[in-house]
Amino acid sequence: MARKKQTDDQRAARREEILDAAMHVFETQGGIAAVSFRNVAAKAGISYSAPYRYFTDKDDLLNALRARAFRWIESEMKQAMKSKRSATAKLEALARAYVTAGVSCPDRYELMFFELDNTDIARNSLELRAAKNDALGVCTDVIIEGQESGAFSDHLDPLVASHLFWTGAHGLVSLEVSGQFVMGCTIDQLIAPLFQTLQSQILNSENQDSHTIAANG
Amino acid sequence: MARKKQTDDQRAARREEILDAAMHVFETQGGIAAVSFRNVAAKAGISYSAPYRYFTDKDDLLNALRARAFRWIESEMKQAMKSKRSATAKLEALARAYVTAGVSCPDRYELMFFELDNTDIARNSLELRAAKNDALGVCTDVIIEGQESGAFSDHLDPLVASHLFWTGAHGLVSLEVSGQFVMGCTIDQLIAPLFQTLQSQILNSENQDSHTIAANG
DNA sequence: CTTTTTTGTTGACAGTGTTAATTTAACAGT
DNA sequence: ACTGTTAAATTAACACTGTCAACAAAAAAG
Repeated sequence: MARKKQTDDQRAARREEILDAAMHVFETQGGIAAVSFRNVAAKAGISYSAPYRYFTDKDDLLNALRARAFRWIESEMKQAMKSKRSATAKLEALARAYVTAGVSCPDRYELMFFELDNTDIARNSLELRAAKNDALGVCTDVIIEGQESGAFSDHLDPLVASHLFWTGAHGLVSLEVSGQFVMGCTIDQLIAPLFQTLQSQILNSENQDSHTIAANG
Repeated sequence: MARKKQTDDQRAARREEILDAAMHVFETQGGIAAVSFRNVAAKAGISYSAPYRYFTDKDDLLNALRARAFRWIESEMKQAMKSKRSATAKLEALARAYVTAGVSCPDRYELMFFELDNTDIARNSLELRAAKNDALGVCTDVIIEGQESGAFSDHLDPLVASHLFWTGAHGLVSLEVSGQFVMGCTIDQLIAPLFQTLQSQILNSENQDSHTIAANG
C-alpha cells in the first residue's frame, strides 16, 4: 500500500519533469510551435514516445501547460492586488495586471486561448478547468467583496460582471497579441476608456435597464 | 499589353480556383486542420505542389482565406444594417450581426483570429489588410455618421470608439467560440449589458473624464 | 522555328502525432 | 533466489505534413 503510494508520487514527479521540459521548450524555443513530443522528450532525456505513458494526447500535454499558464496569470493578478485595499482599486489593478501579463507574454496567451485543436470542452482536463476557474475567481471574488461592502452596485450577478470584465480584457489582449490594432490605434488608448466604462456602467446602479440609448442633444 | 492583361486574368482565375477548393475543404472537411496543400490541391485536381506557383507559403494561402472571411463578416454586418435608419440602430445591428456571425461559424472565426503562425504583421498580405480595414470601417463609418448627426458624442476619436466596440465584440465571440464561458454564464447574458454599456458610456458625452469611480451610496 | 519564361509534376527531405511490438526494469508470491 | 506479472521505456513503423529541387510540358517572345 505504502509502496503503491510512493510509486504514484514518483509517477507524478516524472510527469512534472516532462512538463518542466515542455515548459522550457515552450519558453526558449519559440512558443507553441516548438512543443512537439520529440522535442520535449529530448529535453527531458527520454525517448520520443515515452511521454505517452503520462499524457494521452498532445492536447493532453498542452492542457497541462495551459493550466500552468492560467495559474501564472492568476498569480500575476493576485500580486498586483496585494498592495490595494479597496475593491475598486483591486479591480483596476487586477484588470491592468491581466492585460499587462498577456501583452508581455504573447506566447503564453496564445497557448491559453489560441489553440483550440478540439473545441470539445468536456475533454478539458480537470486540472485546466480548475486553473481557469481559479483565475476568473480572482475577479469574481473582488466583485463580490465590492458588492458586499456597498462599493459596487449589485444589479449584476457577480459572475456575469466578472465575465464582462474578462470579455473586455481578453478582447484587448487578444487583438493586441494577434496584431490587429492598426491604423494608429494603440492598446494604450483603449485600456483606460474600456475599463473606465466597464467599471462605471456595470458597477454603478444607474442605467441598469435603459435598453435604448437616447441621443444626447 | 492586352495580351499580358488577359494572361494575368487567367492567372488570377487559377488562383481563385485554388482558393475555392481551399474554401471547400475548409468548410466541409472540418476547418483549419483539414486545409493542407495536398488536400487542397487534390480538391482542385492538381498536383500537391502546384499551389506554390500561386501562394508563397501555407500562411499566404491562409491569409487569402482569412481575407475572404473578413469580407464575409463585413457583408454580414452590412446586411444587418440595411433595414436600419439611425446610427444607433445601425450600431446595435452591426454589433449583434458580428457576434452572431462569429458564434455561428466558429471555424471561420478561428481562421480569422486564432492562427497567428507568424505574428509578423508586415507579412500580412495587402489583400488581408484591406479586408480587415474594410470590416472595421463599417463600424467606424457608423460612428462617424452618428457623431456628425449629433446622435453620438464626439469626445472619442471614431477610430478609437470603433476599436472599443470591436474589442468587446471580439472578446465575446472569442471566449464563446473557444468554450471559455462556464459555470452557468452564457453569452446571451453578456451581449446586452456589454453593448448597452459601450453605447451609453462611450457615445454619450457624460462621464468622459471621471477617472475614479465613486462608490454609489 | 528557336529561345525563354511560365506552369505543372514527381521525388525527396525533415518533421510531426500516434500506435504496435519489443525490450528493460521493478515488483509480488512462493 | 527463482519465478510470474506488471509497468516503463525504447524502437520501428505508418500516415501525414510543409517545402524545395529537379525535371517535363506548354506557352510566349524573339
